[in-house]
Amino acid sequence: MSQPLSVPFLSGDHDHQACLSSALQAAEQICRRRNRRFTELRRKIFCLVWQQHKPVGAYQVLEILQREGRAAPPTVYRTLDFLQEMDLVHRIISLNAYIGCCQPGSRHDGQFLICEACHALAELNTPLVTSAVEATADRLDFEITRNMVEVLGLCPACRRKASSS
Amino acid sequence: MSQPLSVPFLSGDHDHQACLSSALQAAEQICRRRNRRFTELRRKIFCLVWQQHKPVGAYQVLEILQREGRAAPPTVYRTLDFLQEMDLVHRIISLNAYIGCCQPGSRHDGQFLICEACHALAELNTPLVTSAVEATADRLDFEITRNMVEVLGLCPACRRKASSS
DNA sequence: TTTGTAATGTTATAATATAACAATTCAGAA
DNA sequence: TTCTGAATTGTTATATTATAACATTACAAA
Repeated sequence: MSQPLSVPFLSGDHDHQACLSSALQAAEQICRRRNRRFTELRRKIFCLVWQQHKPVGAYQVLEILQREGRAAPPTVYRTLDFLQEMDLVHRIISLNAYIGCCQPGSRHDGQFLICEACHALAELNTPLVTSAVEATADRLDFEITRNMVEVLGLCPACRRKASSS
Repeated sequence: MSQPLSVPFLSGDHDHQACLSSALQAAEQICRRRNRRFTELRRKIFCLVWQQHKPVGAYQVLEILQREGRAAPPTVYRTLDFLQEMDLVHRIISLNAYIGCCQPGSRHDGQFLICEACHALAELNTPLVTSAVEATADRLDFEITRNMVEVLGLCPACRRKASSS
């Protein structure tokens, strides 16, 4: 397990380039293992999403693609669906947006802390939260297929800015 | 506190009429207390949403309104926003839909168990889940403004149906 | 009765997402 | 190598969800 369990809010010294290239390697491996093709289109969109380190909308992706030629919404949505299926990106429902997954290839829902001010996002996989939800569902005899936890608020940096103004 | 802390999946003997009329009374009281008008339009849409006991989309509400005369989307969205502001309905983000709130007038986010088969929904307010999320946010120095927990899966009834077929 | 604010109506359009079918690509079989 | 079927991508059209901008109406308090 070389992947971190969570991606907290990024610090200034984050190395985007290294981050992206290790994510790319992981993605290739996962697709190979599952016998799916990691095509040029998929690679391109994967990179677009991963490079942001922020939630990015389908139409934002589309716009970037269109700078280099024709492209239409279904292409983008299909590819994002594929990347989700491969557990390479997450969809953030409260934002209608996508973000790179910090544990590529492993089936998990994650919990997301989303900063309303700067739009930074932290992906967590906190067992405490997961098990609290599972225990509650169990108690009601409910069978979970997907567990969405999205928390809006202020990240540490924006909190400091807000309190100092 | 005469309101229940949660609305689990409804049993067969649920009395819709009584349920709606007590919700209506609560709604009137809350608006009066906050000096906001509970107009005819707001009352009508509140009733439409409450009567379903299921998540209902804005355009479904619109369609029902249009059976009795003209109506346009902004009217519906504005009214649903108002009802949310008064803590009378919840918005279910994963469904783009609305549902009556089981603790009208009290600020809370709730947790929702949503059946993918029959679209029944249970609203919970489980302290275990809430505090797990809060503890996690605290640990990262994140300030919560809204906490969305939506769980997709199978309700007890649909589980039984699924396993017996 | 006036008057200002809140509420609602109206028109147009933005933003998000998918259906349906055509064309292309590619790995493996022949 | 060529063929073939499945997977992938392209293309067109349209469905679904949501809001901007401004006009009109209703209502409470002066």
